[in-house]
Amino acid sequence: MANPGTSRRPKYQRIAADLRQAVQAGEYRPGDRLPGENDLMAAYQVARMTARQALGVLQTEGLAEARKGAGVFVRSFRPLRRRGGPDGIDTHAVALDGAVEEQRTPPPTVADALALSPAAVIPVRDHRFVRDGKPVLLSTSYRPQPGLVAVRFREEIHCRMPSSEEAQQLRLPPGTPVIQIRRTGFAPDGRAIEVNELTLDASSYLLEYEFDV
Amino acid sequence: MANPGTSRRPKYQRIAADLRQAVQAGEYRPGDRLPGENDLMAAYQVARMTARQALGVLQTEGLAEARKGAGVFVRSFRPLRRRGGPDGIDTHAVALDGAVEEQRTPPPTVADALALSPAAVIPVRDHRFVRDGKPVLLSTSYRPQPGLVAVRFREEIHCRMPSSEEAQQLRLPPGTPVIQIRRTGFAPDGRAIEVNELTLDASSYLLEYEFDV
DNA sequence: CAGTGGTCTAGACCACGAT
DNA sequence: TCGTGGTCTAGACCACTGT
Repeated sequence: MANPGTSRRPKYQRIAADLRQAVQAGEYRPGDRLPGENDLMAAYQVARMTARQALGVLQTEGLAEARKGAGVFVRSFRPLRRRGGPDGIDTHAVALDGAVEEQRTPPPTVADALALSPAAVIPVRDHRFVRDGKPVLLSTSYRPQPGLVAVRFREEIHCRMPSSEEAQQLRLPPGTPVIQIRRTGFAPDGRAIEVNELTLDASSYLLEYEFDV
Repeated sequence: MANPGTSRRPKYQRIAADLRQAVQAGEYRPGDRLPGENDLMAAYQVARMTARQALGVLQTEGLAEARKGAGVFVRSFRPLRRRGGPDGIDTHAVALDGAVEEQRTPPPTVADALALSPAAVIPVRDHRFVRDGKPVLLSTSYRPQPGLVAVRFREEIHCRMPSSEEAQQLRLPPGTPVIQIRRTGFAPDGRAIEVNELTLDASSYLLEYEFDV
């Protein structure tokens, strides 16, 4: 009896669709608790795993977040705006929570971009920024010659699901992607002189770029 | 017996970690088939649901992709580069697969940005671009007065998990985020005269922006 | 056709959070 | 303490893919 009743869709998808619609209709507001596994088992006459699966759908969509021992709650979206520009990281609304400077060997892709030998040791700075106590941005800066000043920047943006390590560092609930920005600074002669790798909690950020024709 | 043996971590996470490491070590290359549910059940002496859960982890991380009736396969990443600039969409390497132009009422946020009345009807163009037969970009353009030419653009980027509708349109496997770009064009007097909303398969794209100091 | 992943059941024990 | 979600078992039937 995999597909009883009048519907052809799996039960868990139908339950998930009901919940999703209720959220979008405003029946549940951000922070509200959704019906739990036991509620759904009773309401839809399904097994625990099926109810779990339905709630799992909303979580992997980023619409809900489970808190162990408490329930499943509607997530909220309050984005920080980051303006792409010469400044790099704008620190308003976020607080620097950790900073480390040490001599390290950069990863091969960075050493390559900076035209360093693969085993070169240079000063590296690690930063962590938080909002409301939650980390939202990790930054690693590579700048072998701090004296030089960049006059042009390129930012490359890639969006993906986090590694388990990143999910832990940024305390990301399931269904939250990360934005990875590689920011490269160039000297007037066109040489790359600094690289900054940023990892952002995608649910906390909205990026903004402007340009004239 | 939720946590037998010497490990404190759940079984499914341990299995997933083994597989993840094997992928990252190159034991399985992009496109290769991973051990299936039956293989994992036998190798680790676990129930089907536990093996499934382990394979599910790799899929929600975007590292693997299940093909029904065939197996679970390592995903590949071959990004298209999109340069932010006056051009909007660069069509090299992607093909226009569908285009519709019609008179519609834009969503409230767009009507607001363009200073239109909420019920205004304007020409709207929908485009779909594909690479190797797979859709990678959906575009909707709002341009109430085609005669005007924009001299400045702003792009706002947001990354999130797709709605089920978007996942279907872009044929996204689980664990694939989307990038949403709202591109606004401004006339010399500063008024917004066009809005273009793009939805990108994040696993297919790498965005690039440049600026001088 | 045999093998695969997809869905589902009906139980069980656990760790955690709120009360 | 009690209810919550988290993990796990041992079965089952299905739809799909490849040969």
